[in-house]
Amino acid sequence: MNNLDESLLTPLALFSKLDRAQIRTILDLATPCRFDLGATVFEEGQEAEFFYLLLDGYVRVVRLTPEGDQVIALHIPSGHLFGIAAALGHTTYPATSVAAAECVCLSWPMKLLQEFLTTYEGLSTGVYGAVGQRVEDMNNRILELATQQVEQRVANALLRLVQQTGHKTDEGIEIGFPITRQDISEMTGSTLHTVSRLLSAWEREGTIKSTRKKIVVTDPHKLVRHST
Amino acid sequence: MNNLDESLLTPLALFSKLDRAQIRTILDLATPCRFDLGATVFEEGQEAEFFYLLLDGYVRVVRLTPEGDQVIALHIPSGHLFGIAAALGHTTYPATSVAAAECVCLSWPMKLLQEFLTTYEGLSTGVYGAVGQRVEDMNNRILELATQQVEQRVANALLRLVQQTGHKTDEGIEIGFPITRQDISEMTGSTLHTVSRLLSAWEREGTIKSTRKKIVVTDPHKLVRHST
DNA sequence: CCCGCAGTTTGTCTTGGCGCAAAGAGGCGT
DNA sequence: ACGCCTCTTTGCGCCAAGACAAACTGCGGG
Repeated sequence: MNNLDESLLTPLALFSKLDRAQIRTILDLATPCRFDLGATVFEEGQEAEFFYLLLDGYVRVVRLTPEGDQVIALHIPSGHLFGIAAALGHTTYPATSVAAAECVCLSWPMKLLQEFLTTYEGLSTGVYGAVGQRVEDMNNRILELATQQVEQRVANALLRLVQQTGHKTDEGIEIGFPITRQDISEMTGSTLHTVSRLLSAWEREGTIKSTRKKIVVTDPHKLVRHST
Repeated sequence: MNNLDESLLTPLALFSKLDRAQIRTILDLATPCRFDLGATVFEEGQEAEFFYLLLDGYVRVVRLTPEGDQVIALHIPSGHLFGIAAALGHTTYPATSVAAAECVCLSWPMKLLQEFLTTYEGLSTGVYGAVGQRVEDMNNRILELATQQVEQRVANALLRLVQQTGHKTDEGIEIGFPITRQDISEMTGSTLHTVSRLLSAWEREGTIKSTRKKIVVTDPHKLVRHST
């Protein structure tokens, strides 16, 4: 038993169908951990020993091509599980996870995942629902990459980031973690040069404001127009 | 009870962990159905009433952009389930399914899927394993679209088709169902013109042979070279 | 048998966006 | 305060591949 508070987990949609005792049991088996910005949580190909619940921060899931190009597969917002590929029959991690901000997580040994899923009916629907959500995201991503131009893809990426992680400031909505042009290019299958040009143009027309590693969307509506 | 033979299902990897009685039970609840080439099995957005097991033929899963561009998300080879998105929390089909060849299927009402998954432990690992496989495929697809050139993507698509559906002929390995340049362009995020040019070039150099709607890969090794 | 259509091929023109290069510019450590 | 390092901006040339156009060709149907 550890001294974690149930109030950490209770508000999460994932656990909404479980009662206090069940949450307590799951929580007691968890080990908390922290990751600094840029730290690697696990790497593609490693034996999948643990799965994680992100309590605070943002995690980036990336893949590398044999040629060394990096592609950002998705961003995990807080409150979500990651590293759960074992639930889909993998024994090794299929991608690398990097902390995109200071992160606080809980982790469990992977073999408990199978156990939790069969024991707690309500948890399994939540987990597989989350998987379904990510499958749909990936599907949309494929659609975008296959049919849209770079400008539209970048606009869409920003809108998605703003929606998932944005918080209001007096200037507009700011993306919740430090992000570079390079990062955005890796999310959209482009280059940092092209992304920089686009952001500059959008800044000139008053759609966004940006400093290094920080982007504030001042006029989401204009951005939407660039995305279609 | 219907007059289907257990030998239909027994050899499938999906059912390898089930005993004869279990297979019999599942089979008795199935209704068989056929689809002609080009027929739509279900459409994106429809209420997901049934899920399917493809016994023979090939099914193509496609998505449409708001602008009307079509993208082929994946091909289902025989022996695999499709239309199972409800297992991932969806109540409507997230994509459209079209018969890419003459197809023979079994179908079950969707609510039985939940039941099967909880009742037959062995089935659920198989089903979720298949989902995991498709997630990985999609991930690789994203990687390709984001980093590779059209030539490499087309070569990869052909290699995948050959591997999944190919059968030997005296000239080489033939793709198992009729496929057009347009189809290939929709699989790779390109245009039929560019695909046509590539295939012509490859035919000239002796890598493939093709007639309308038919492609035979005579030299897979050369194709591999184009894919990297 | 011939017509018509769906699918394919090829040519030419245009352009989005990548590669390369080099010069700013903000933040951080000492 | 200084310099370094990382991130960003911008210019220029070029090429892959899309857009447009037009001709060609099997195949199926009447």
